[in-house]
Amino acid sequence: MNSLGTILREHREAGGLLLRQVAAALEMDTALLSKFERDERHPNKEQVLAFAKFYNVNTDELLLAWFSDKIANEMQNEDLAKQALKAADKKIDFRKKKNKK
Amino acid sequence: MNSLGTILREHREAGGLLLRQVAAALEMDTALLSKFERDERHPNKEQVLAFAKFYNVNTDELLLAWFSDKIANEMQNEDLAKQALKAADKKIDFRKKKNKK
DNA sequence: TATATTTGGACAAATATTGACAAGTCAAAA
DNA sequence: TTTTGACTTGTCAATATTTGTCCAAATATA
Repeated sequence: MNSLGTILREHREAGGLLLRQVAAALEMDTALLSKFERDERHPNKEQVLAFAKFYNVNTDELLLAWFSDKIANEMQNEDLAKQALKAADKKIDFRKKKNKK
Repeated sequence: MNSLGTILREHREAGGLLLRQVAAALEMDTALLSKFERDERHPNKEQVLAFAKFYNVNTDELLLAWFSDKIANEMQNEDLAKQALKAADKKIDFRKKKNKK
């Protein structure tokens, strides 16, 4: 259950790459990449896809981490968090049914 | 599994109240209240609490709807939605453990 | 020590969201 | 058919939130 940032950092270090190098390859500021890896800034979907491509990892692995980070962050410090997740889950089902019509 | 807007509308209609009347009581624009009830605008937490007080309903009922709406909206049109909810659930647990230390 | 890498902080830029107001629709009453 | 009342829609300025950049400070490495 790692955050996207942690995953990104792992992949970079596994390749023995510097922030500078990855940042250059993806045309982004080194400081920004550093923030992404420490979950201090959150990349958008396109950027996540670019990371997946660059590190040659499964897209869904990164997107899943990205999504769940987003949700978990939103719920932070809220007692009702877990109940709300269940309720959201049901709401998603309901909408899927509606869309099928 | 109703949206917050739907719940608000139900409570208002159950009381036989007009948008105008509720809006006046809560000191908000009638059009805005209308949008809240149709989930076109999303009230903030304070406003949700005010609704709960005004309609004399359980605070958690409204907050839960409010939260889960937020999450479900965020996930809209995303295949990984349900997996992400599970992952977020685990991430929340993990953070709780960390905070206990 | 000197150099390279990474991080922190402040701020501008880009995005997103809200709330207010005017104008609109619709149905029912006059 | 005109008017009235309830609600909705569209627009836009104000606010809020988030990102991305720059540079300095901190940390690591040779």
